[in-house]
Amino acid sequence: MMAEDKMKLENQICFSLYATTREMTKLYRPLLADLDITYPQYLVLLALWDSSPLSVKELGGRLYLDSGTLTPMLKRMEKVGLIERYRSREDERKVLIGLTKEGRDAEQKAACIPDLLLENIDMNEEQILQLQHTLQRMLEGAREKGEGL
Amino acid sequence: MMAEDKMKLENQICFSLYATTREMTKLYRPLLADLDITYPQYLVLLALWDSSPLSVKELGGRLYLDSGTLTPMLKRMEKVGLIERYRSREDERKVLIGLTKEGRDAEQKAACIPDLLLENIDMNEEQILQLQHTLQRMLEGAREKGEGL
DNA sequence: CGCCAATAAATTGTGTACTATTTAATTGTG
DNA sequence: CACAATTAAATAGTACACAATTTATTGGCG
Repeated sequence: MMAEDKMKLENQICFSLYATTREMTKLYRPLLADLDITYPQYLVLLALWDSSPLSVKELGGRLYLDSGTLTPMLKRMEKVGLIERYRSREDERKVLIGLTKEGRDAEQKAACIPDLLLENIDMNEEQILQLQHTLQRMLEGAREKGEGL
Repeated sequence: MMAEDKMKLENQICFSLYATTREMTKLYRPLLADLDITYPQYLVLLALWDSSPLSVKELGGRLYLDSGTLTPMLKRMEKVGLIERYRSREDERKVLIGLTKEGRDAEQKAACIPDLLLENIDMNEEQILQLQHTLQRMLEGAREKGEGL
């Protein structure tokens, strides 16, 4: 690639990531409107449906988010009754996040979302798996490089 | 893939996008610290270095952002002297965004950023181009599907 | 036991994103 | 020409995201 092209917006791999992520997130919005949650909140529920309760720390480890982002988001989710927050007995520093009945019930309502979303992507399973693999490699690489910052 | 796996966080293609985008953005931070700008502000400058002035609308078209996001960001960039904002003479509805001398000079300082960033990615050119192509197809698809929302 | 470094959340402050609404300028049509 | 529909930005309000700091708890270790 020629030198000047490296400064073109459309050749920036990270701009493609940035723009695509936001556009894909918009596709989730109508699917999540039913549950009255945002996309990051949906990710929190996915993590909790897989395993709960989780401490804020553990949740942050899975979502790559810190308490500065999670604490206010979790308080909002608690207020609408999807989750509950309580201190761990064994270690009072930890705040555990558990699902309420409403939060557990939401899993059934959300079960169709992955398929509905895939309908909006004009890619076959092989292409998606390939993309997934590339992104995960990139993610791990970025986390290694970014460690000491 | 089995049905229950579709609800696993780590199998969500959009979660990979979301997490990777944020981690890659973090890699830019030290590179942009010199210029004292954020990653979205860097994208604005890339667009303007390619072509300026641009109206808020045109800029939004390139970055996939609307005035609700751009207006406050551009005002911050104006305040630190990177850009200037002024109404178009031909169409007073349009606010044109131009580069100041400082904004133009920043291009030289930023010229090394694409290469420095690529050093942090353990992928060859072919893999990057392939990823770029996949993401652009996904982006266009998402924009079509999301049009009427 | 007492103290101190380490850990977990919460808090503070700044900067995006996005929806919905408002304001102002322009265009198209009768 | 009048005037409604359209267009461009700005504004208002909510919700992330993240760096930096603060507060509370815990686990050593002398």
